[in-house]
Amino acid sequence: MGGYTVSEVAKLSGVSVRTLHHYDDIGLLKPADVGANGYRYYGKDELLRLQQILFHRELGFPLDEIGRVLDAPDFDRVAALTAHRTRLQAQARRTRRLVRTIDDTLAALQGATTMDDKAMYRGFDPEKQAKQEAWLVDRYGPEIRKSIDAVKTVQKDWKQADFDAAQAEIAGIEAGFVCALADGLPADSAPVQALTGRHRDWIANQWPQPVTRAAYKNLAALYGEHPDFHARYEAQAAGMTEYLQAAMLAFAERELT
Amino acid sequence: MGGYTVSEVAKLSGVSVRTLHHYDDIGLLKPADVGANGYRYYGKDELLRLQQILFHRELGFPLDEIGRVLDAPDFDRVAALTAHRTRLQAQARRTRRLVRTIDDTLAALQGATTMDDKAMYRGFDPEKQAKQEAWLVDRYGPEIRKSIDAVKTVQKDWKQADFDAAQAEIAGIEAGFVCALADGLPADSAPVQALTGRHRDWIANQWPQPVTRAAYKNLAALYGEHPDFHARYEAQAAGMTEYLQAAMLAFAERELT
DNA sequence: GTCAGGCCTCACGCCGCGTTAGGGTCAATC
DNA sequence: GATTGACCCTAACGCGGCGTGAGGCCTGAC
Repeated sequence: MGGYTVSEVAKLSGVSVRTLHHYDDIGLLKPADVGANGYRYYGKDELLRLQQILFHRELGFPLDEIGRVLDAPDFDRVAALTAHRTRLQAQARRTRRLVRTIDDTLAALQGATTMDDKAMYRGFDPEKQAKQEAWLVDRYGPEIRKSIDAVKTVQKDWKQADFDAAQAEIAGIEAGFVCALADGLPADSAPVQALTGRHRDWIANQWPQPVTRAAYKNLAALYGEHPDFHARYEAQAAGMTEYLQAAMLAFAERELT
Repeated sequence: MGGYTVSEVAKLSGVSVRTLHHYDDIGLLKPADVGANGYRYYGKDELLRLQQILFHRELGFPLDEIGRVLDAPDFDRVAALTAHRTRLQAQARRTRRLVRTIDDTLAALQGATTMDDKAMYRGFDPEKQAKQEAWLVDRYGPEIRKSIDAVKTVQKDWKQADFDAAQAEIAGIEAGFVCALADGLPADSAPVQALTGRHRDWIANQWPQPVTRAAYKNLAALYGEHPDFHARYEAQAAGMTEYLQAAMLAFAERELT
């Protein structure tokens, strides 16, 4: 009863023979059978397990954690994935910061501009911002302060380049909603929900805390209640606020937890 | 003439004493002075150099490269930073893809959809794909085969989640172009160029090779010449192909090298 | 003189394998 | 049955960037 040899598995899966040896050594993937000559033979089950391993490895899990995750029930798997998602996002934010820093360094090296602190808040009139903050505290109570402070810290870290990129991104997303609204697409239709997914991602990138279902729904409510947000969306298209809210609520129900 | 001791430098800079030892060992940061007792003493110059080292380390440069960069003239430094920026951006793209994959996996785990091998190629009718491939080889010569094979390998690696996410992403981007075209925005205007940037990123995610200016321009040409692409874009809006091409060409000239 | 708290130099350990080095096994061909 | 060449094995070092000891010298305060 043959089974696959190391090099066959290697070819099928794309990993090296050495990697298979290694996984055997550390007990992550044992062959189904070992011949009297010491040859390793793998079966279908092992191929499936290897697929799982590679998937998690792709996601950046350390090998020992992969072992634990694969040998644990589904429940733990969800938790592990969620935790890992958080790590990845933190890393993504960090990477963006680094790119920005490089841009600034390059600018400075090339003798161009010294940074202009005021321009950094371009698009956010400071007076308005203060008012908005007061309004939020008034509306949601003092515990929202933490979040606001967190956002401010994040914003201080920001440099122009990032700011521009984020602005462009959200502008594109909002343009998509305007277009969808004009085309009469229902807010819970697939394309609009895909767009809403991008919106959620954008929010997740700005916001230092996980975007839960409740948080996203709250945000939708905020868009309707806060005059500045409302004005912003209505300026883009009549009924835009309501449309966006509907899309967000549908998305929250279907995709978030 | 005192100078700072290891622990003083450590406290000032935030690195460990061991790290200073290490940097001394590998010749990255030598003390200004070594006492008869073997004690290391650092001066202001060394503190400045350490700052530079830490800056580059933050950016993810390997230590040996940092050494070379610091001992090089400014223009080399610019080159190194630029190259590193590209690396970081690639990493950021990868991380984003991973986060999306996790999201989709979580959705699947929570009982929604089982992934369906056949559906994986949804949107790419296999017969059409074969035809398209033949056409490409005919048009660009056999050396394009490598790229096609690379893409196929990548596609085989793909899971459903990835595929869906990418489809949603490109659909959103194309919708943006349709909308911009309808609004009469010039193809080289800022918002359209930002959208084009997203398009380039999407291409970069699909394509296993770097998206150079020449490659992107070729792709623009391809969109016009290949009947399937042409049909695809014209189906979304009249004049869409030409519009997209104009945006891509402008982007290539301004942003790519 | 003695104690605490610097400082020093080895040197192993971590992670995920790549990469020799040195040697057995299998199938086909001479 | 002997050779060949493709495949298999184990064992062990190497990388990068230090953390974390172990074991011992220096210095200043009591």
